[in-house]
Amino acid sequence: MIDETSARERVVRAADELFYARGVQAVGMDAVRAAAGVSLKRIYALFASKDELIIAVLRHRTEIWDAGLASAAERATTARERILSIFDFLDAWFRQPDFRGCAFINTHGELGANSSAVADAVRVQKTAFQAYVARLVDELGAPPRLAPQLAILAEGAQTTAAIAGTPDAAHQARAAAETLLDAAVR
Amino acid sequence: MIDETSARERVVRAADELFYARGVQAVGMDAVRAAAGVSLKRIYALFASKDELIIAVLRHRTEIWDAGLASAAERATTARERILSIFDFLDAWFRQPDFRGCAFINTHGELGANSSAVADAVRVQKTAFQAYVARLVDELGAPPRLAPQLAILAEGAQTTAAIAGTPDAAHQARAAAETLLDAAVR
DNA sequence: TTGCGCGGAGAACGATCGTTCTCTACGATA
DNA sequence: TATCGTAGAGAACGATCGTTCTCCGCGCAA
Repeated sequence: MIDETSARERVVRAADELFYARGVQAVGMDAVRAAAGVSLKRIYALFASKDELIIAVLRHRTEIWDAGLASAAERATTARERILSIFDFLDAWFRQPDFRGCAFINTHGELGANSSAVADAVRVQKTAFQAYVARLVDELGAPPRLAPQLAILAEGAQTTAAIAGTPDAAHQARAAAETLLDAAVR
Repeated sequence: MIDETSARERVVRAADELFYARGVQAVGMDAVRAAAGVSLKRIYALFASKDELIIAVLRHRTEIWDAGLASAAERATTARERILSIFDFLDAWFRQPDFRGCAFINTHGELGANSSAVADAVRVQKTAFQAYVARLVDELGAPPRLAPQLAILAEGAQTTAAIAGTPDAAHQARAAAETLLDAAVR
C-alpha cells in the first residue's frame, strides 16, 4: 500500500459505509480496518483519532451530496425546475435499499452533544444546503423568505422517510414545495 | 425506596434527561443510578436491560410530547389555529436552553439500525403525530394530502433548529404552513 | 549478499460499559 | 430479642473499544 491518497480514500469510503449503516459508535476501528483492507497502524498514520476520521467521512458525504444535487439540477432548464429537482433527487435516494436517513442528521443526533467538531461539520453542511436553496430562490426572483421554507421541507422529508421506511415523503414534500412556489411567484 | 412506581419514575426521568442531553450510548447505567438515586440492583429489577429502559424513556417522551401538543391546542379556538399551534409549541420548545432536537429522531439515528425495538417505538410516535395532524386537517375540511405536508414541515423544523442552534425554523415552518393552509382551503 | 528501514498483522493495554454478585445493615415478625 | 428477608453500596466480571506496541517479513542500497 504505497499510494497514500488511495489508502486514505479506501478508509474514508469504508468508514462512511459502515458508519451510515450501523451508526458511528457501533463501528469499531477494527471493522473499518477489515473493510478498508488498510492496517490499523496506517489508519492512525492517516488520521490522528477516530474523531478525525469521522470529520473526514462527513466531508466526503458533503461531496457526494453536492454532486447528487448538481446532477439532479442539470436535467432542469428553469429555476423552478431546479428547485423541484431537489425533491426528485430525494425521491431517488429514499428508494435505495440502504437508505437510512441523512447521515448528517444521524451523526449530529449521536455525537453532536459530545463533539463540537462534529456539530460544526454538520452545521456547515446544512448551512451550505440552505445557501444553495437561497441561490435558486433568488434566481427565480421569489422572495428570500421562501428559501428556508423549502429547506425545511427537504429536511423533514429526510427524517420522515428514514423513520417511516417509505419514500412517500419525497413527493409529499415536492407537492408542498409546488404550492409554496405557486403562492410566492405570481 | 419502598415505592415501586416512584423509583421507576425517577429512573425513567433521570435516564430521559441524561439520554437527551448526551445521547444514549454516551450515558452509562452508573450515571443513571447516580442521577436517579436508585441502586443498580433495583434498576435491573425494574428493567431487564438498558434496551428496556430506553424503550420506557421513549414512551415517557411520547407522553410529554402529547401533553405539550394538547396544551398548545387548548388555547386555539378553530381547527386552523389548532394546526398552527403545533408550530407555536415548537417555537417555545426550541427556545428552551436545553433543546437538542427531537429525542425520537436522535435516538433513531443512533440506535435505529441496531435495535428494531427502538426503531419501532420511534415509528409509532411519528405515526401517532401524523394521525394527530390528519385529524386536525379533517376537522378543517381540507384535503387529506395536506396532513403529511404539515407533518413534514414540523419534522424539518425540529432537525433544522437542532442543528442550527436557533429557533428560527419554527416561525419559518409556521409561515409555510399558513401558505399551505391558504392554498388548501378557499 | 547483507544490513536496514518500512509496512502489515495482530497482540497488548488501559479504559469503559452492561450486568451480576457479594457483603453488610436494617426492619419486620414470632 | 433473635432471625430472616430485603435493599443498598459498590466491587467484580467479561466484553468491547480506541489506541499503541511488538514482532516479523519483504524490498532496496552498498
